[in-house]
Amino acid sequence: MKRKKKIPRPVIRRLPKYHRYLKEFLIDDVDRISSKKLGVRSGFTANQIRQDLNWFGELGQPGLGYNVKELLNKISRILGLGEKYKMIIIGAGNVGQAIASYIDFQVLNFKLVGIFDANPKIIGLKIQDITVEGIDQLVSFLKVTPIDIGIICTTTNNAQMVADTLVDNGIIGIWNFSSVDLEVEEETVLENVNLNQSLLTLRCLMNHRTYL
Amino acid sequence: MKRKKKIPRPVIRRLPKYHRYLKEFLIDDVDRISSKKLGVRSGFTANQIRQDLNWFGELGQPGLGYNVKELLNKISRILGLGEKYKMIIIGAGNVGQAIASYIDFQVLNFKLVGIFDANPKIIGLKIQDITVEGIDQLVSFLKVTPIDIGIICTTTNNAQMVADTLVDNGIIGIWNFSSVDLEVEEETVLENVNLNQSLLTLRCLMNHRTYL
DNA sequence: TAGATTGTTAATCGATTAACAATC
DNA sequence: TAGATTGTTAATCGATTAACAATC
Repeated sequence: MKRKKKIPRPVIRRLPKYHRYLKEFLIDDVDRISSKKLGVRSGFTANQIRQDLNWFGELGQPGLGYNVKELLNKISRILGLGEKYKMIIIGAGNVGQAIASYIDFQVLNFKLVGIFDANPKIIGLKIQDITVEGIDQLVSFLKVTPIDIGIICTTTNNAQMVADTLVDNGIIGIWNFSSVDLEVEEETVLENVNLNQSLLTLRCLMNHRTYL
Repeated sequence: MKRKKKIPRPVIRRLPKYHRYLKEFLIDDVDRISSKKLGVRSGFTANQIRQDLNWFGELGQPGLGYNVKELLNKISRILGLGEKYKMIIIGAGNVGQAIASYIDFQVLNFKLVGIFDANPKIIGLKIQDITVEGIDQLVSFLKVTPIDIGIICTTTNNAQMVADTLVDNGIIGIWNFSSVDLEVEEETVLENVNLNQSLLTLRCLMNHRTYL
């Protein structure tokens, strides 16, 4: 078991996929799986899968492969699927509402416990059984209710301010849908979903398709 | 001017940010900018910026830096901002509707020209001045109207089928919001936005925060 | 001219791929 | 035992960072 260095982000990003495909094998009543077979299913190479899994210990048996159930459990634990994570959404515009409705919070063991917005027209609306509260209620809410993840769906202008408020009030995970490069302290975990950037990247790749 | 190798994706992904910050400098009436100053603003290193820009030719002048206007124009051209890209959305559920409402198509020179869904309850709805059509109209629509980008917001089950239809009918860019790893031919440009994976990555990073 | 800053080559870092002894 | 497959070390590949001669 090595833990000298940080686990690389690319490894972390592949874990959800391993999880998904292992679940499929489990449903198909497969007991043991080789890195090779998991590779065929998931599109990664056997080498890479073994290399990735070794970050988390010796999970397989030479000659036999991996026990599907055990490996799935292990990865679930690494992903933290056992613990319920509490979230709030800040900004209940199109994106905020879509996130609220889209994510299958139950299945992934998340719980959405609050939605906040500055727009008086939106405050009071009910989204997924949750009443949208005014942004001015945010701090007092956080003082009472410990929250794990803040989902920032505000306008560009307000994103950094909201992020600061969240961090100051004990939130350690931020899922950022605004187009701003948020500045947060080292301790905070930040995951960005930048739709504008993604769309422009697609466009650029298309534009250069011929010689790229 | 070198063009031996493909331009790396990481470079492409940084271009929208350069574009954004250059626009800021232009608004502030800055004429010339050094890679150093752009670095301070954008959070990249001066070295990286120069390295990136050199993929597209010699754009600056030693000793003087880059002309803001010229560089902005060049990057706009690289991103393909001059051409109008036509898009359709397939799947008008929460995500599809959010995308339709969220993206500032006008500013980015995109045009949303069609929305398709299989659900009879949604067909006929008006979103952003566009009437949602039945998915069965998709092929005949594509035969008449050339489309650049297809935005897949369907359920997991239908995503691959839709992708095939799009590619078969001449679409070269796919913006995929489904959680499926789509298989498309080499020629097609695919950009994935996998919200489930992003959320699980965030969770995993939080879970491992202490020793990660 | 002296200082600033580029374009580009070289060095470093990190991630992926290949290879193989150890093990079932 | 022979074949399969792991864990892990070594080799390769690619991207970032550093360095510097050339240029304004």
